[in-house]
Amino acid sequence: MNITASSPSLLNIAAVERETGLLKDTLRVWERRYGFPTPIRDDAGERLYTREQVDRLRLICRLMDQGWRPGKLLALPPDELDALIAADRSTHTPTLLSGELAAALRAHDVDALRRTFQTVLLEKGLKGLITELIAPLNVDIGEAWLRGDLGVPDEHFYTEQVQTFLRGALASYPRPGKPPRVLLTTLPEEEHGLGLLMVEVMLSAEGAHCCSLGPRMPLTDIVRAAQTADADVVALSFSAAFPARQALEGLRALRASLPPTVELWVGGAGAPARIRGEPGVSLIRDIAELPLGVSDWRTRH
Amino acid sequence: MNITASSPSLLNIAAVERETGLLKDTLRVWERRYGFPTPIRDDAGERLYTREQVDRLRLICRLMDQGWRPGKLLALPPDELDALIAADRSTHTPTLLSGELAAALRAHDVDALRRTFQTVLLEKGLKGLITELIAPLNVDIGEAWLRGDLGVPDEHFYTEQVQTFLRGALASYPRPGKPPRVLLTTLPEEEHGLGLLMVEVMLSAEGAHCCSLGPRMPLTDIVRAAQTADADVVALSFSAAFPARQALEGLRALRASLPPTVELWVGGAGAPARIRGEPGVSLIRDIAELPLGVSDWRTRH
DNA sequence: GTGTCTTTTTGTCCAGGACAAAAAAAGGAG
DNA sequence: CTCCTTTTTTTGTCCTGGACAAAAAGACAC
Repeated sequence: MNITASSPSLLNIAAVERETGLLKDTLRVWERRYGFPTPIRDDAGERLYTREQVDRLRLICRLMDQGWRPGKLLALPPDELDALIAADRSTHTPTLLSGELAAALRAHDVDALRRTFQTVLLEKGLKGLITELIAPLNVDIGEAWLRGDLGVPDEHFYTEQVQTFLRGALASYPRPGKPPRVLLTTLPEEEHGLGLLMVEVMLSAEGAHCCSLGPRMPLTDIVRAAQTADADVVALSFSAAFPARQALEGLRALRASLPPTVELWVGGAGAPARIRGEPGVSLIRDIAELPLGVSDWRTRH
Repeated sequence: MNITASSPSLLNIAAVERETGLLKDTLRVWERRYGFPTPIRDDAGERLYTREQVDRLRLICRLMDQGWRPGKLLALPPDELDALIAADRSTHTPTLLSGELAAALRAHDVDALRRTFQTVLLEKGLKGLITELIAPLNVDIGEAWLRGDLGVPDEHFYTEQVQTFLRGALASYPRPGKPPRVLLTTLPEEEHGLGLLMVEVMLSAEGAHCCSLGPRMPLTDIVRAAQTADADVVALSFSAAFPARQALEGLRALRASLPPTVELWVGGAGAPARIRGEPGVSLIRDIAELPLGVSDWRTRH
């Protein structure tokens, strides 16, 4: 018995929302407006989507992340969608993500990946490992995932291994750290924690005192935690997909609620560039700038 | 300026869904049926919930997790809700979560927490640390959170620190491991990864070869990854909140799609007891049983 | 180019009805 | 009295089709 027989290839609207991330309301309005997807109905009149429809929806989401608009994509026949995906794939050649590394990722080879990290660690040090390998690799992997060159398990596997490696490094740093005391987290809508972890390692490497709350922290709790932990700096990370508008709003609200003596450091691909100029908020454009930020802070205090 | 001034105390229905986890449809139907919450409306007729209403909703959710039913709770005036919460709080006295440990958690004291872990590690070893401290502590913290004795940041902080400590241990295990080769993950609806990590450490302590994909893995991808990684065992973890029915369904589907030679190990507070008896599925009732499971497997092969 | 205004597109919200799934209550057998 | 099955009640999710706010694209002036 194969998976299509046991997990029936007909999904209800809630399952499709889970798998694609498209809200139920959006799925219904697309059907009404563009005539796709047109799921069959069960006895009770409820929508049942086929595997093919869900797969096509996934392609559409991927292309939308690249800037295409739903109106175009939903009118397109399946083969033209494939053509678009293929076209995109051929234009791009990842630099780091090739050869041995790509193979290790696809084979879920724990040992090979760890060997690579360990080698680079010895050659370039922990900060070099992050700025020269892991940070650019994250970008490559994100793109490869968009193009469909890497699957969900490959990406999860990579995330797990990087996490274990970096936290291993973190666990062996001497404690307690020196000032500044940094509180690390993300806004409630941001669930990616890998960037945060990289920042924590970079700061710990500078001897700073870090307290990470992980991702998805409500604003009020960030403010309270900053007091509790007696933080000098609150550091927030934004992944590429984060809507700039929302980021800006959240940052302003947070800035207004934090004591003026607490600095706010903001970084990641989704950090809103427009935040520059707001007083009391520092935009970290590149993770490699962090050590400089720390020594600056120390000079100021 | 305080947080209520900058993040206005009126939330739209999407924000309330984010904060409480209650679906928009549920919020609307509660309003229709029980007359609570009755948000005010903006110019466009859209719902705006006050802080008080959202706080009361949070209390209600907490009591529902303890088995109370919405029909009762929504009819209750606010002070009787508070009374219920208070009554529950007084009946329970956590054992582990007291004194120094509770203080460290509430103060977000990284160093104190790590010292505690380190001490227990030296006294009882890694497996003892997990089975005798971390596993029961997780339960206590979960309950304290339900009762409102711990806040969101406290729980996140704890999770971060345990993760760093355990992954630090993981990173220092010799590689490659011996058979069995174990693939670790959770079903797509389960987002808690801490249990998984504890299992990975326990298995690595037995010298097993582990490959973790982290949480939230679609069924089809689990099957494919099991092939890719050439796994002997697929291990799944379920947190207490996981609906038993869904777990059972998912497990049966997965069992049917995996090769019969691959074993399926299931554990965690939310693992469905009824799965016992299904051929090819092992229920791990206590994380301390894992080493036995590994040696059993090795005898069989 | 770069900013501002207008139009189009797109996603989210609404009402109120329906019914499936889960939980509680009732009934019945050992 | 306990355990299992059936009925009733409760509760959450889905439906339709209309409306409109927010975002993006296009038009136009500078």
